[in-house]
Amino acid sequence: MEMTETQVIKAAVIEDIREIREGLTTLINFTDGFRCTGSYRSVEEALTRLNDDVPDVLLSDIGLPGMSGIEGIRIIKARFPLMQILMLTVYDDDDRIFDALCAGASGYLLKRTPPAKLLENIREAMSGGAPVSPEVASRVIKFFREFHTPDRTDYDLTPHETRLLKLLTEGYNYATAAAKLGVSYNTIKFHVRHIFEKLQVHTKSEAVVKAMRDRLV
Amino acid sequence: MEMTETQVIKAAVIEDIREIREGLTTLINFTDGFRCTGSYRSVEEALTRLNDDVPDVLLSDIGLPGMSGIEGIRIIKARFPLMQILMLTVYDDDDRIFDALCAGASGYLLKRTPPAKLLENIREAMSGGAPVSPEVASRVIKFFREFHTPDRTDYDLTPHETRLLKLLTEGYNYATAAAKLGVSYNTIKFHVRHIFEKLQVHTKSEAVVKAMRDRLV
DNA sequence: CCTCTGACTACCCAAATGGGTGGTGACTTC
DNA sequence: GAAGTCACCACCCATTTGGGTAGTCAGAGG
Repeated sequence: MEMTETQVIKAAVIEDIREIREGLTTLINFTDGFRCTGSYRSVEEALTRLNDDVPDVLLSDIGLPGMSGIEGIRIIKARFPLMQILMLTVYDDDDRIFDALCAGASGYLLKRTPPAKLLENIREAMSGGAPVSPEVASRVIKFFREFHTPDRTDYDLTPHETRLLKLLTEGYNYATAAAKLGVSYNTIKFHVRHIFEKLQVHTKSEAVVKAMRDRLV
Repeated sequence: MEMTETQVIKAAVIEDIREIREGLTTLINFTDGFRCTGSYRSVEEALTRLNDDVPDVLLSDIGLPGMSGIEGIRIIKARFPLMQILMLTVYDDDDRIFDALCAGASGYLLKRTPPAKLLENIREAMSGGAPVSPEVASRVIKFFREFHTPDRTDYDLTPHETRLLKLLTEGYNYATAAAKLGVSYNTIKFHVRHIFEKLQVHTKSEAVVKAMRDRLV
């Protein structure tokens, strides 16, 4: 027994379906280098008993009786910031994936993940990775891409108009923008009118909203 | 030879370092179920010869002589939308990762990825996944998380104020917002003043910018 | 040469907004 | 029962804004 605690990855499970919960516990305990510190039926149960033997990695379902897994990890992550949390669930819709990641999950695996892969993913989480199932990775990246490249509808703004629009989004009014750009108040009004025409809006507020949404600034 | 073309994954490589390029080509050709349709030293070369035998998956370096891999995949993806493109590179900085994904890359692998893993990732890309190295996944998710949860500074807006603020970001003015919410113009002004106080701003434009930045709406 | 465009300035007037005051009623919490 | 919060409404007045018209000037390009 020279392999010490430092080498062994301690994992715990929150899952309400008995067969799955016991299957995971067995899988973890019967694999070299892993130890299951606990298996819980609900977030509430985990919260009271997690302190007995704090795991390195926590696998959690989302659809749980009582508090949902998403809410659960928010609380658990706040209490144990270093614990790596992996969602292990059947849900693969965007909202749940993003909510889970934002709540503090390090990874998001679908339940059909094969056992060997699952153990590999736990190791990956421990070494700072973010294990996600292929479908999930694909969704995250798709979302990210859409968010980051807004089809570049640039409305043909001239450089000056763009600069002015940027100032407007930063809270400048016409007078202060005029001072900032070193031109007269009337010039600002002139350019603003052009911006409105190009953006198809009629107020400063609409213009700044459009500028921010379409990432013109 | 009963295994037909439909089963074989056709891959191509863009990589300027000869050893790596030939290593990848050999790896792909000597693996069952894969065939290498071409290996190119630059994006320019790939563009002229890719049509000879169009691959399903393209592995590309980023640091290439002439056009960079990022610019390259933007062009290639536009010309061959169905082609899955994987970046295979030494760079792991955020900017390059995000630029590549936005330019149309399906995945982003670091060059230290072991051969077996690499082949698995090519298969994953073919089946609609988004293979990324663990470090890369971690960065994408971290970025995503920061972007999506802006520290929830909620300024204690009441439900009504939040509704009104949302309308303002949608281009409503006081009069139309009043009609929409079924209250009087003066009531809108009253609430708007409170919103301004809580958000510490003095104009509608500043309020909508703040609302959008802090994802209050 | 002439035209076009971008950038610039000015004046006028109407509409929208910002900020101050005053008040009502309902509902919760202490 | 008092204090607080939320929602509601009104009047006043100054400032900001939106939109129209009417110009100048410099540089690019046919």
